[in-house]
Amino acid sequence: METAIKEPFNREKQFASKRQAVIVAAGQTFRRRGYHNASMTEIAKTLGLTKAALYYYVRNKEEVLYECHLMAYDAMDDILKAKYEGRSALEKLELLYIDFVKMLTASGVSILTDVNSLSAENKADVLTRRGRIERKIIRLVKEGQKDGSIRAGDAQLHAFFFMGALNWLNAWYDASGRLKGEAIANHFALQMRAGIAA
Amino acid sequence: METAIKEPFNREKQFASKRQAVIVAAGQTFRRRGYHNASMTEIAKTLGLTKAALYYYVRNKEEVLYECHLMAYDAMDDILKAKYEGRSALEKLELLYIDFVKMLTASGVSILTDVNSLSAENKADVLTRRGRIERKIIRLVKEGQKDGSIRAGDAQLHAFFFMGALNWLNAWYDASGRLKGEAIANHFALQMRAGIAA
DNA sequence: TATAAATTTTACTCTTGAGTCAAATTTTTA
DNA sequence: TAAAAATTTGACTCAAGAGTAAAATTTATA
Repeated sequence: METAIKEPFNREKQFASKRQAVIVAAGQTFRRRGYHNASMTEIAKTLGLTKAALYYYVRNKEEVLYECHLMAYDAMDDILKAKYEGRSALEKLELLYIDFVKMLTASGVSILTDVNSLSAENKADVLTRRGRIERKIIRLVKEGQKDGSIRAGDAQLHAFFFMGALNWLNAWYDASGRLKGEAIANHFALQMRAGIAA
Repeated sequence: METAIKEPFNREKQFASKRQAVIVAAGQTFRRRGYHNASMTEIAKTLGLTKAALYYYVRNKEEVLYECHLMAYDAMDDILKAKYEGRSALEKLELLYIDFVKMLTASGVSILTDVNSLSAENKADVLTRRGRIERKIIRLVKEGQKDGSIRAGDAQLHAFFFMGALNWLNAWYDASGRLKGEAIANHFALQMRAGIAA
């Protein structure tokens, strides 16, 4: 016999995790087919549900898109929290970049680019989040130009160049394809680094 | 008095150029707002026309998207025609890359990523075109690995990395912004080159 | 097991925007 | 200038898909 460790069946937790499942499933469908080509009915089916059931968890489709964006930025913020003390800015960037690629290839999270399908408020919010992340990275590039690890040049362009590779990754990466996340991460980090190293 | 050089008012030419104007205007709107967020009415207005008039020039909205894709690939094919004889593959790539960036920033042409809104046939066609271009670039990378100008590593990843920057460019580039096409082209080419140079 | 709350479904409504058509207008040519 | 052809428009139709409401079903708890 086993002592059944009865979890106290937390309603809110249950609800939150199912809601999260909806967001994740939707995000993957959005990535594969695009926001407007993916119908709520289609997303519901991937979860073995009916469209109406989805609306028990989310207010509307746009809210789902918004949450998908937030999820990606949360994940990136999380990675950006790492300190990597005592390393050059270039090394920091490389380590962060590896984590970014791994995150994008391993988790179901993806950077969606469709920001225009959001309501004005949510769009502004998402762009603020994105801007904050970009600025953090640009700051790191500038830091590297000061500590001598990164070559001179417009820091924004330095950053936008290698951030492009990350965004594009979402478009072509296929978990069942020849190229695996780990390999991509290492390759990309090397190429990113070589592109801006002093 | 002037001898009026009467052009023979070529009907087909007139029609073709107006049709082209529709495609270009649509392409810019698609880029700014996304295919599904841009209505035919909106596109018509940017041309000082009515939606119905657009349908005198194009069969349907999807056809317009298709033509936008083709326009971008035609422009890229055109650039890829350059021979640059006697140079290393790395140098060739750099020159091509500069032309790509210039083309994307100077002309109204942009690489659209929404391939899922195309009909099955047109999507297949567009993906074939894209694949052909990608293969050409990957071949050039491999050539560079043979001639010693490009460092070893998965050629596809080498290419996808810097092609990502190009695609992302479409999302953030703003002709009225701080960064100008020429400067971006030179910067990006340098960063691309440094990323893969032997 | 009975009851109540939570979850899911069926069967709608409603809006938006693509696409059409016949009539009006403009342009070209005879 | 008049007739013919090309172009544009106003006023529609129609389909797709988002979103809803009330009923049905499932799950948890007393």
